[in-house]
Amino acid sequence: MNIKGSLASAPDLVAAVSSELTPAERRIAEEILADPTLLAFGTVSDLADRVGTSRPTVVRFANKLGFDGYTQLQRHVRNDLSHRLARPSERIRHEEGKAPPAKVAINNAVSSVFEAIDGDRLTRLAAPIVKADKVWILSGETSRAGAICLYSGLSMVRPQVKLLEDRTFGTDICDAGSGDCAIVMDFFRYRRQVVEAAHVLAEAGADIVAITDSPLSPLVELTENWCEIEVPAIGPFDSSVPAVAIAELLVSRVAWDLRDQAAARIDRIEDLWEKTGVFQ
Amino acid sequence: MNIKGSLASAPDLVAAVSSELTPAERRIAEEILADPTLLAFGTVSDLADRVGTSRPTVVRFANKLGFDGYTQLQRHVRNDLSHRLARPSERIRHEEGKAPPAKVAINNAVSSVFEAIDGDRLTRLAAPIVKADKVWILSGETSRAGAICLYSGLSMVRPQVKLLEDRTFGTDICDAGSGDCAIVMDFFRYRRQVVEAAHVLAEAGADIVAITDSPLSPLVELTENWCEIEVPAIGPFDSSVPAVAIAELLVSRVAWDLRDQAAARIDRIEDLWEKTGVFQ
DNA sequence: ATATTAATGTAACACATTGTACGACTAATG
DNA sequence: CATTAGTCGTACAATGTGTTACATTAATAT
Repeated sequence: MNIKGSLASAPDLVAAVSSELTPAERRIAEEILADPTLLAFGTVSDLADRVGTSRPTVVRFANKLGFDGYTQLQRHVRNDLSHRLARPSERIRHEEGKAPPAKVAINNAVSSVFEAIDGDRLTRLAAPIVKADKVWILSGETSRAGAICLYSGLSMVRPQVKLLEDRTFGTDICDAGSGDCAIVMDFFRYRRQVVEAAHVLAEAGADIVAITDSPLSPLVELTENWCEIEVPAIGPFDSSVPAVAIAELLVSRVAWDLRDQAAARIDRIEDLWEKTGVFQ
Repeated sequence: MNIKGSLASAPDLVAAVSSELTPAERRIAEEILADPTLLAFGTVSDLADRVGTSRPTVVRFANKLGFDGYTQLQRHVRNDLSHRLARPSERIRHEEGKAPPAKVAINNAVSSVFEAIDGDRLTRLAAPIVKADKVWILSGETSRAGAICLYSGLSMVRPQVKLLEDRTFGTDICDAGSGDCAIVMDFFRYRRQVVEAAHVLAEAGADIVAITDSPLSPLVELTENWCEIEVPAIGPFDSSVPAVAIAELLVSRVAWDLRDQAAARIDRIEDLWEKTGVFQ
């Protein structure tokens, strides 16, 4: 098949043959992906030097991409680039003009996450998680993705992390008690059931860490440790992006506070993974 | 006076000396203004031939612009172009040195998602999902959150959506076939096992939609429908934010394509929820 | 009309460019 | 251990590059 016909940009070209590349050629591929102008402007020698290989290897790389020499490859890339540069108006409009509504919404939501953890708030949110005996994670459907990030992240850096699914609240919670910590994600529609479970945990003496989309949430009565983030709609559904973002930031903060234990634990886990061949 | 210091783009450079140009030089100026890529890509001979003059005239033109030869002029123009061609995320990374804090990292990652679906790419990615008989979702651990968003979103807007967990690939896949579609999230560390499953599905005749963090991923040779997103590290772990974001954008696009069926389906589901009291 | 100057083209050259032929090296395979 | 296929680097040839020095033409003033 002729690669040149259907594909244009450098990433597409590289992708088409990515599996049949030799080590040196792979390094070339990585380099031109990192800096697209290398192919357009650079000579064979430039590329070879940058990658730490010889000039013929670069030429062979061009051949493997389906071109009859480096010159042709370069001409192809330049053509593609010219087309993109030829209509600056359209380019600019695409890049900064009318950003799609989803883009604005997500950016705002991410911003709201960082506003929410401004100052020492992230530290305060993380504190009870660090020192808790057990950590319970509660979430409804919308925040499930965030809860899963919390769970998989936290259980890497500390023991005794439990993820509570919607339907098994009752049975799981019964051995919760004082000294524990519950992280509760509480967004619009799923308020009632999650809140009830949170109340049970609070009465059992657990510290509550609440992540909500409104200060009016009944959760904020249960704790000082809460923060508010913005949950936009992407298409017909609410977005999980901000929940995931704050979950990862929380995990990262907890990991930092527990850095010695966490590092040891991660090493142990990865060691077990290797031994049990999870990655093979 | 040194023009190079203050001015960048070719039009600016030409404008600064437009009054002191000889006739032949003026023709050169007009030509490079009409096609800015001539200066960036072309040789002295190219320009001279195009304009219908000799090579030394071109060199003298470069001198008049304040450069010590055509080579320097070209290098200057290429530098300017490189800045414009660099993707915004990489520009930021380039300018701010290294070790971007979480906020920059996440913003870059989100930007990369919207770059990845630029143009009609989101439409093309969604197309096979819309028309597939069954939709399979594959992911490793890092992209689990994104896969879950895909699953919970897609299964709201269309039937026959299956989420494949790491360990049950074999048993689940066996009734996949042509007419199906597999959405595969393929990030760094989890490449091998997911890729193998994707190969199986591809050989069974399923359309593959790949979401990856590198065009060098072995997945991209299975399909034309792929996109590359940036996966930053938040603390010790890789972030799921970009995976979740693109998952939700995909869902939203599919929901739009299936808007009538999707609306009916959502209504039916919510009706069932109410009747079975999921929210009480 | 002619001397003078600016503008452009011609010729030559030193150097960088790409592409290829050949050989050394590595890693499997029998 | 020998062999083979694959990978990569060195050496070299052919072409094209930018630049300079010089010659030629065009324009202008005396």
